[in-house]
Amino acid sequence: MQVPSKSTRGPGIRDVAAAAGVSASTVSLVYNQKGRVAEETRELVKSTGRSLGYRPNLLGKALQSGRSQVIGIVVSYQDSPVWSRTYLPYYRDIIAGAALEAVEHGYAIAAIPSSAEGTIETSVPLDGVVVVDPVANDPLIHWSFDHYDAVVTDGRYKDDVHEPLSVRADMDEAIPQLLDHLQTERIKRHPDDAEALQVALLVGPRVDSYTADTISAYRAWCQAHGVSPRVEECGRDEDPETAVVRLLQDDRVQAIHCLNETYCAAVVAAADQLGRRIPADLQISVRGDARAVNIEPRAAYLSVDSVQAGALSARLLVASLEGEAAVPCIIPFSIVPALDAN
Amino acid sequence: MQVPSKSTRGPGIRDVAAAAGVSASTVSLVYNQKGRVAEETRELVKSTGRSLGYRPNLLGKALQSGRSQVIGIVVSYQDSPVWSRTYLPYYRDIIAGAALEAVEHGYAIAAIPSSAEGTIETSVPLDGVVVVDPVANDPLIHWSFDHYDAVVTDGRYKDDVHEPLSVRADMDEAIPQLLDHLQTERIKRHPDDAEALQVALLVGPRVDSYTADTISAYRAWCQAHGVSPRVEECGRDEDPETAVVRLLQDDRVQAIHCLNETYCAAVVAAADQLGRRIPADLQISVRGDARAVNIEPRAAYLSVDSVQAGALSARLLVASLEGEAAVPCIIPFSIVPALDAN
DNA sequence: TTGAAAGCGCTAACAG
DNA sequence: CTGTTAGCGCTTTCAA
Repeated sequence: MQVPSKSTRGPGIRDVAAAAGVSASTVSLVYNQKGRVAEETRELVKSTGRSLGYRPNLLGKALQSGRSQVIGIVVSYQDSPVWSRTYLPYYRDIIAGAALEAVEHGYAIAAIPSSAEGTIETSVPLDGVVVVDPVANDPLIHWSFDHYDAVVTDGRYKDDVHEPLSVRADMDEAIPQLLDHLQTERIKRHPDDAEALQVALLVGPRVDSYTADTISAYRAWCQAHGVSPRVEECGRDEDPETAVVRLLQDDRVQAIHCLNETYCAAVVAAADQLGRRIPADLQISVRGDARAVNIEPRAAYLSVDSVQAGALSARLLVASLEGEAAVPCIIPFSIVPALDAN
Repeated sequence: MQVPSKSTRGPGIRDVAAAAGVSASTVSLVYNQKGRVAEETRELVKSTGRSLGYRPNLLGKALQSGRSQVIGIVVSYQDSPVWSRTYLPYYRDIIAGAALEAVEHGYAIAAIPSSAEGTIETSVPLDGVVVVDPVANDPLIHWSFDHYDAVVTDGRYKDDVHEPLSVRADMDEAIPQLLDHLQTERIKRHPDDAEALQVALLVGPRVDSYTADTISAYRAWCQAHGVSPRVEECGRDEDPETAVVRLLQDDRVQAIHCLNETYCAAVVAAADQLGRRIPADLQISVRGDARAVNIEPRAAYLSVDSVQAGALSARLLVASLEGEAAVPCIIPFSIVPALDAN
């Protein structure tokens, strides 16, 4: 019949009702401030509740309302060294930011590794999800819209059917600013050389919205400055350094922007090995968190606050779950110059 | 009667049962691999389930089992500048580590700010809690044991009634190692000076187990080396620098160990102002994460991995919820020497 | 203003 | 092997 699960302890709503000589529904009304209960009864119920040590069981409430008060933060998961060096710290920030924001609104978060098939497997009931860094036409997004009341993306997303609310760093703004900065630095160093900066991009195999936005902003900048773009892709199982070497064979390349810190480390290593001085011979920039883990001082940083991105994503998701108005957010970035060792 | 909550969509277990011409319990058995169902029926149920797009509602399951699959990470919360500079990053690591570990076991986490009254307010149903850095005889611990099936602490805890499983850094091991290191460094710098190192401790007003353990290990070391201990406490609303100045008035003090990075920054600032050179005149050490945010290169670090502490705490809590055997954990530390600018 | 009854979606005990 | 029955603890019409 009844399973006296260990956690099913303490009195229930009917115990309080019985003790106070009222009905369960009255008790419910009292504990939910849903008005119309005589002051007298309210007091009676509350005091018996207190003396019995009654606390509403949130699971019952959850079943009734259909809401678990838990949101999922869906991140792509791969068990590779590049992944754990590059993305894990980034996801950590997002998750922690989301958790701290969620609690302000009465929500919990579940970190969810997305499965390769574009579905979400979880044993935790979820009210909605934040999909981090979706790819173009992501099956995960379709699946999420099919299964949850609310979907938000961290990173721009749009396809023929869905356009979820999203939080994003504005690469159309950031990339030109960064590249202009690199160019200015170069001119300081080579005042005679008036040519536009030959900058290449080092990207990974996964074309999420962040990568796509970066590439398009980069191409636009190149076009505007009359230089030919060079986007080097590091294959999924390729050692980043071999991709870098490929790039450095072209000795016109004066600067490289890396999409993540692992690539930046590879560029530094390869450059050191080939005797190219940084930043004198070769400028490097990277997107990352300039305030964090083992930063590379010789690289310029396009620094974004991932904790804040997580917090804003959670905020947006909660707002749509609660039926509040919400608008897409842009998260701020800053450009941190390289430290010249000279 | 029925509230067609937005999230109550999709077919339920009885819809599948009806469509397949079986009973609800059979469907339940099929979806929970609880054996004893004819292969034939199983197939039938699964296929009708699939065609109806049935997915088990985890909230129902949760109510039935009395488990929400959510664990709380309880951190003390204060809205002060010291707090957000010192503890917030630390809590972030713990929370993220816990979230990533929890998901491996089918749990979500809720970050919970502990209320001043030693209770836990939350609108999320919790199966158990991790209490981070409890103080001696913490009312929060009593409350937690009263209200949850499982309690784990991050930081040693024991009182007359409760001794929860806990994760802790072993200060009895770490502190002597650190102080020996500082002493060795000093001797390198002052070979003539054979006296034992006069080291002071700079602690905060909140005596959590980490603070208590540090102090007692420190006193033990002092006793063993025949120096008199000096523990300086920075008051709750006091500017850390004034506490430091108090300490530095005693010019026998040759080294200071700080319990957190905010205090370390204060020591550095005060020392610079008083013209005491670091580490030549004054050695500084601090507990923190040597791989992270704006580290102070002139200080030696007692570096602990908070992400791992969070993960282990979650692991322990899950184990006790699942009735698995679990033993207290010690998290590793490392000592990172100061960089001497000379 | 309050109570009775129905039911959220699922699982478990017990028959058959 | 499968169906019946009885809840898990709560909220919410609807009637009194």
